[in-house]
Amino acid sequence: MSSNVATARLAFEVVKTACSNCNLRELCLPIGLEPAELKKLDELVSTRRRLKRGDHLYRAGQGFESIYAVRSGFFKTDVLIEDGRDQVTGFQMTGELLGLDGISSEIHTCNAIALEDSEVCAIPFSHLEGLSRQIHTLQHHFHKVMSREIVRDHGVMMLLGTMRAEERLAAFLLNLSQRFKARGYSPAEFNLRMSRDEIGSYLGLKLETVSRAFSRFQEEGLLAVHQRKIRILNTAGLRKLMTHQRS
Amino acid sequence: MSSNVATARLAFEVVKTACSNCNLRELCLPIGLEPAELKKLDELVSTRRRLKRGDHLYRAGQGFESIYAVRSGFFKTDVLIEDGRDQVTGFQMTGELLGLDGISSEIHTCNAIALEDSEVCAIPFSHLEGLSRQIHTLQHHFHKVMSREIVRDHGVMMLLGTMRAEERLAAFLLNLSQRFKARGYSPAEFNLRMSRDEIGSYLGLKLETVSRAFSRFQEEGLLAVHQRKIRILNTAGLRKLMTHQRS
DNA sequence: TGGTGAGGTTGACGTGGATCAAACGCAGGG
DNA sequence: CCCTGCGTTTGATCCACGTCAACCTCACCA
Repeated sequence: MSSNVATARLAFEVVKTACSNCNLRELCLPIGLEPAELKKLDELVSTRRRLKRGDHLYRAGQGFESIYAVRSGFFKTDVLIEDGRDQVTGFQMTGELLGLDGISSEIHTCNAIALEDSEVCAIPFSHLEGLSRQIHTLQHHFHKVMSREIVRDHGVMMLLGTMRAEERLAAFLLNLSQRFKARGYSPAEFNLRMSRDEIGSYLGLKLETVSRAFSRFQEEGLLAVHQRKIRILNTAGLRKLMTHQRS
Repeated sequence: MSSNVATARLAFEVVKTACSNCNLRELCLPIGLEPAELKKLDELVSTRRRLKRGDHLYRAGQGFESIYAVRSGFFKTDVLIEDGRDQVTGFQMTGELLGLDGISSEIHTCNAIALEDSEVCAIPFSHLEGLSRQIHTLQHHFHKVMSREIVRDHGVMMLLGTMRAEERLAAFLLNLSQRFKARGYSPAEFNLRMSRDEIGSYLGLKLETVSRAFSRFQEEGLLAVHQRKIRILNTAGLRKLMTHQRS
């Protein structure tokens, strides 16, 4: 395994970067910072790494040093337990942070894998803590980001605990749609970066069930599906389906 | 609803408190602080509130101001969505923090309810941020606590996404056992503070399924169950059952 | 002491999604 | 151009858990 890690390291291309001229600064960590503060953040985010599709950004068990902001591309995180079971715990896109799980024990507890060629900014965590002791806004924003992750996880728990298959998939698609929209992409038409199996793992379903749900949505005119290309034809219908109570 | 909130407020008994002589200081926020720092924390944790069984500590939708440390007692948190579905997202015991979900939007996103008569310390969040800009150790520890919550949620997602009923219950009981142990109580014998229904909600199961699993564990000699009184007879057996892979 | 009601147990039955299996479609390589 | 293989679709069958319903237990109270 350690040799794999080494290989992954070599695949990284280290690039000097700066938050102050990054077009993600309204989406990412620097939200709401003053120009002078932004300048300080530039020193913090010292390296950028390129990853190819399939590369690990980090692995469970590896020591934790930095959190990462997705600059471009698409990631998944997954956990696996000794008996062979695994679960995708999230998908991360542009401007979202990776690695927050590692803070608690100084060791990453999940794997982060690029689902397409991607770039991330590495943010050494001790530096981030130092800087957020100086910049109140940054501190507060970082706390909000961590809290939002907790709220998101509660949403997933709700989905896994109470929703049926089609409701889960509808919720998943609407969430993706909204996140693409927030990034200036079409909320109605997008390419899935992940396989049916990965969607299933995230939603607590088998890939066949995911596939059947897609087919059903298409039959009902809610979606147009061509492989991983998705077009949402009836957002309201999806939303209604998602919140349709059973009993 | 707002009148309910008012009622809940009135039910609180405000008590002057201090971290520096609290016997939970090794379990709670003050871990690892120097005496001088602890003194500062005392000013922060200004009020203690008593709640009776069934009282809400806060409700979803209420404005967020403070996080809370459980000083004694037992809580559950749950989220509910418009269509009537709800899910218990966690159970909190002595020394654990409540309210972290509220940071992201300044509004609580779940309900926190006392499952037995309890006491909490209220920690005004803006003060906590201020103090953690001064006390590095506190800052870091708080970050770890938030991160640990994220890791815990990932564990629950794993449980909900990949485990079957008996595996879930085994995992739940072992987790409780370990937390009681960490607090100096017997890891083998304890009283459940929550109903079968609440356990089911947390584990994504119906109460009948929970009840059947308890009966089965008892038949197999893993547990002795008398209502909410649990005695674990075979920890290894439970652990094996939990990690028993299926296919 | 017996009545009442909430929480828990147990049984019979139904069903949503898992499992198993076959076939399809597209991309990459010789 | 066809071969190969992976990801996906679709169908048939199975089973774990949900649902519905009866009954049991204990705490509480008149």
